[in-house]
Amino acid sequence: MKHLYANIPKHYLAVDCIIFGYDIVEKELKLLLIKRSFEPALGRWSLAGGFVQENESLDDAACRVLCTLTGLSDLYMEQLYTYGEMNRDPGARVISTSYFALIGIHELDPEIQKKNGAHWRSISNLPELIFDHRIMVDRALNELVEKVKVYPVGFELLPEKFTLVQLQNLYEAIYMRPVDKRNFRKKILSMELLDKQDEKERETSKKGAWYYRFNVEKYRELARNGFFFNLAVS
Amino acid sequence: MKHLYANIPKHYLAVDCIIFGYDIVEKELKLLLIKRSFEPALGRWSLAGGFVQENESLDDAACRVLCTLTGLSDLYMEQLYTYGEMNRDPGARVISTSYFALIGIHELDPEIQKKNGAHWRSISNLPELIFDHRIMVDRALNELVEKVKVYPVGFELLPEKFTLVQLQNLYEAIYMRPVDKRNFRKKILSMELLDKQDEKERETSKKGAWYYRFNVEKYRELARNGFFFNLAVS
DNA sequence: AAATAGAAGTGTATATAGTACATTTAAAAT
DNA sequence: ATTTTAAATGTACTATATACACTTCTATTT
Repeated sequence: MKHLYANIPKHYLAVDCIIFGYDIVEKELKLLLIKRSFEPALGRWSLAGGFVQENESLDDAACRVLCTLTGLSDLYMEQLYTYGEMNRDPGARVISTSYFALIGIHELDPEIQKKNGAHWRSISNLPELIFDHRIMVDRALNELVEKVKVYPVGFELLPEKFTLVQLQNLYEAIYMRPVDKRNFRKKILSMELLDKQDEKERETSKKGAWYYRFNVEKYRELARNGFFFNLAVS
Repeated sequence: MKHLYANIPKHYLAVDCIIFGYDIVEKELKLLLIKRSFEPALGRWSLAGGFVQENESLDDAACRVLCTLTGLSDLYMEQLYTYGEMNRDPGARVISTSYFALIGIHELDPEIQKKNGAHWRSISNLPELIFDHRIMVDRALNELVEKVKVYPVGFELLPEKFTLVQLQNLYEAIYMRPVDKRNFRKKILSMELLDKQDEKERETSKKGAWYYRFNVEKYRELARNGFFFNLAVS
């Protein structure tokens, strides 16, 4: 059957990862970008990417790229879109599938980060990116906004324990607008997916704010019975 | 610079089109499928697909496949997802990007259809499909349901002139559940995007039902000012 | 010409969800 | 004891979603 494929052209295939993090102190959404220490485009900023190999699936390739860069596995990751314009990469014809990942900034080892030339850059002040990476980022941002409205993926960006203030700050950073405190709390608490801890966060106030944990098991159980997460608030 | 790419593997890249149509008489959502008259998988059912060529973008490839099959251009089309598992195609390693398209069944020339071995098959009674095509279809169906809720893409499946009953039937076919007649009409009419015609459809009732037209220009204008289409009804 | 039949067309009351908004509470620091 | 700072809290109002049954129109039949 080999002859069937004889005249069919083959292509370079890449994956590019849009890696989101959230800085709980600066209250800013960030992107993990690579300052290229190699040609082509030395010194310029890009997403973390890599070519798809013979023996790996697309998802595998994306995981590999993400893993190599961060040293982390089991991260939240999702395929987004495939960019197939003829001249998107000036070096060669490369088709690239974008993935977006959510990681807690605190989980990232600064050593590995440094070694790979990876830097967290604030969403509100991104450098110019190579090729069509900015377009990829914009699509990923849209997706993130829509996603956190109806799926509890925002928690991937926070530590296990977090306060309601921190959670609200995260949503404000993603939505890029202020959110009403009482409505936000009413809505998230009414879902009964947060377990209040017997412990307070005391860094940012005298009174201290109660820690909560997201109860994944409970969410899964509810979701199985037709429950829909919703934090699309004013 | 050529040496940079010397050790990078290349891959076969395909596109597969999930082509939706709506049968206004049978009130059924349909898929345009190919009964293969060639090897491999002769006699089996598949989506319309094709390999990405050297000189065309992914979108171009999808348009070409769609155009060749239907003889139509300027159809509604959207990239969906890229399937990159190692063994999804038993013949060779092929990575495939799926697109979904919406066309009016009535627009399709039966001659071209016949020539290409294309057949409309009801969504509620699909044959077994090759490879992972069924998975592609299921994802496309989900996407269609979500899409018609908040974008006026359903009209792509209807003729220019349609009745409110026909529009409701379409939504019921897509949502796969009945929809409240008065609430549906209230909602669609309150958006003021349908222009009532001076003409009735008289095939299906003595009284006749008024024809309407979707006003695209008005929609675009409203959307530019922050309006959101919504037909997520009970 | 009156009666019939069959689908199109219509409105209101209720329930639910979304929104706007200001004061009290806790605890550390002085 | 007082001050200061951020956390925590509830209610009234508005808008949207939902449930639901009868009337209208007109071709066809009698």
